[in-house]
Amino acid sequence: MATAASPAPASNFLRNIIEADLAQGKYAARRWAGQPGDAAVHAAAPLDTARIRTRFPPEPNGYLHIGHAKSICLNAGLARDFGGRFHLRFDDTNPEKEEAQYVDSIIDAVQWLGASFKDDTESNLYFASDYFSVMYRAAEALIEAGHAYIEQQSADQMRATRGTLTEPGSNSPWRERPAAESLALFRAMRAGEHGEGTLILRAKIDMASPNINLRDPAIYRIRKAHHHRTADAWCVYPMYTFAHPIEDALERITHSICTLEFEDQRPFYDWVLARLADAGILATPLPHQHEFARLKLTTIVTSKRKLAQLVTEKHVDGWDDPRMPTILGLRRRGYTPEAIQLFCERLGVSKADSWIDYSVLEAALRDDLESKAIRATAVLDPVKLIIDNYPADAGDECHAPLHPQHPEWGNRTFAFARELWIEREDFEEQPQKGFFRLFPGNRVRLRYGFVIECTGCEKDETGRITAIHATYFADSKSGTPGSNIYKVKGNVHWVAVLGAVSAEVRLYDRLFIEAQPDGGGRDFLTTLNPHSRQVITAYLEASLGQALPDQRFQFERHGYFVADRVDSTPGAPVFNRAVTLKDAWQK
RNA sequence: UGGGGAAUCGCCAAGCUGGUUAAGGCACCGGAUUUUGAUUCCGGCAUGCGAAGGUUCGAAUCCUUCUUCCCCAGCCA
Repeated sequence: MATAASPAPASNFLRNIIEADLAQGKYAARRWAGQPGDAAVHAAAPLDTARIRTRFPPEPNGYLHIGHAKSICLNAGLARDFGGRFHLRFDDTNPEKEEAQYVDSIIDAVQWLGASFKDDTESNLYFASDYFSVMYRAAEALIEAGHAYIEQQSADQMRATRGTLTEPGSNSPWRERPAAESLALFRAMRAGEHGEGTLILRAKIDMASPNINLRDPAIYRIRKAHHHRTADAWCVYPMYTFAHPIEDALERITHSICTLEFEDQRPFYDWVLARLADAGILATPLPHQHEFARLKLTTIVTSKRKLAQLVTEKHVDGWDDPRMPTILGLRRRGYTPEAIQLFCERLGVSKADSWIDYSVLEAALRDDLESKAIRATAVLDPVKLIIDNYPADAGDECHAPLHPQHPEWGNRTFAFARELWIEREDFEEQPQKGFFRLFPGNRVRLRYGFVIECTGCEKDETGRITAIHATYFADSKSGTPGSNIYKVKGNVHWVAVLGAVSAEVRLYDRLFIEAQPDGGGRDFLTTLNPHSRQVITAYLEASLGQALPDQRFQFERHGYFVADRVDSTPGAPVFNRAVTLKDAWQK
């Protein structure tokens, strides 16, 4: 991920915890069998060469978005910086919501982001569903030890007896059922002898706990659904709260990092772990859960429901629409993994709720692409410029660097001619204050070409400018001796009419106009930006016609553009504007 | 009105076992360089750390009270 040249990461509470844990040797005796497993599997294994283990545990029920990227970069970055390993684990414990199609997409996104879950010796890609047998055995152990029982009240009855935030709940009439009876019922559940919702396994903790999550939470339910990986092998599935600590322990995760809303769940996480370690099922030392504040970015929505609504109601073209905050969308928009990593590093991590302005993401992209993207010329909103004193049958070859800071990258070549396309906004017949581009009587340099002086313009009957006239100075050609005696403030890009490549360019902007599209209880669709996508045909310098899909450029004076990875065809690229250049000249 | 968390510059965020002028980044404002009004480079940017008291030679850091915001009552994750 990060290069050797990157600065030392800022201190944060998670790094402090890890440093303290490492200093105390908290995980020093941790053994690792080279694969996930229970206590017996790891017992005889060698000490883990990974100093820590972290994980990113998505449920395969949708596409990843920028919020997930924060968690991925955090977990992978911590593992990388502390000599640890990073696991990608699918938390597929609910067959009704998960689909195989999302698995590949998520793996692809994580890899693209540069979070490596494999190295020379290990490939840490796991599925919670592979642990179902251990989880089932763990549940039986809990029942045998008197820590769990089979409930046969309905979900509604359970809700009614759970109490409220301020009142304690009351014990279930089945709470003192003998362990042997619960065990028999649990096995019958597993054998498919009971219907969904009729029976459920509950942990026996404390119905009066001020922490509602400890009021005998459900841990195993009946679901007669087809699972995308285990098919119909199971009809009982563990709940997240029970499954997650086990998954972490089997994989020998040291620091299980999740978002703030799971804070109240931590006592149960530890409760499960402690009892299963006592039962000899899970190896020690046990993992620990730590929580951080999730990313909240302005002008986007990240809820699965809302994202899906944008797609199904066709407000965008799909999950990979360049305006979507999905990894797929950002990637197609032209974002680089490094830009997203940089963004995440700049964010830092803490437990304080906060909103990040979308411009911070955009700035990270600019900062990454500035040194990487080769330069090119594109006239987005063309108007013809005629050099009246330049012969119609003449031509000059002009040269420009591929990158101003990297002369070793070489040059590009393009032709100068009498008729050129320039940007409509680079001419003002009546210049406003401070404008130093083209206006009658003013001189500017045609970038990497000649200095010209504007002589006037032509207009149609509606007053719209149809052509601009100028004269050029033959001794001002860029790169020739003496050409620098012309001192001009304005510098305008251009493309010769003859030989210009025309191509579709999509100018993207924010999808929503409000910082918090779904804030204040309003319908987020009412804040959709009607101008979030503008499709134009632009004139490009000839070499751009050969742009490859996913290739990124800086269109000088405009911004960063990428050849669309979906719609570009050989010899006919389509460009997406990833982000504009910073513009200190605001009208 | 139960429990769990969080409050430091416009936005993030260090510092929080009390002790030089409260890190850093982003943004912003100056100035220099510049054939991108870009980049780069210099410089500026919290007598102040949610509020009020208190302890102390000394407090963002300790104590007390208060305020505001977030999360929890799925057989979701």
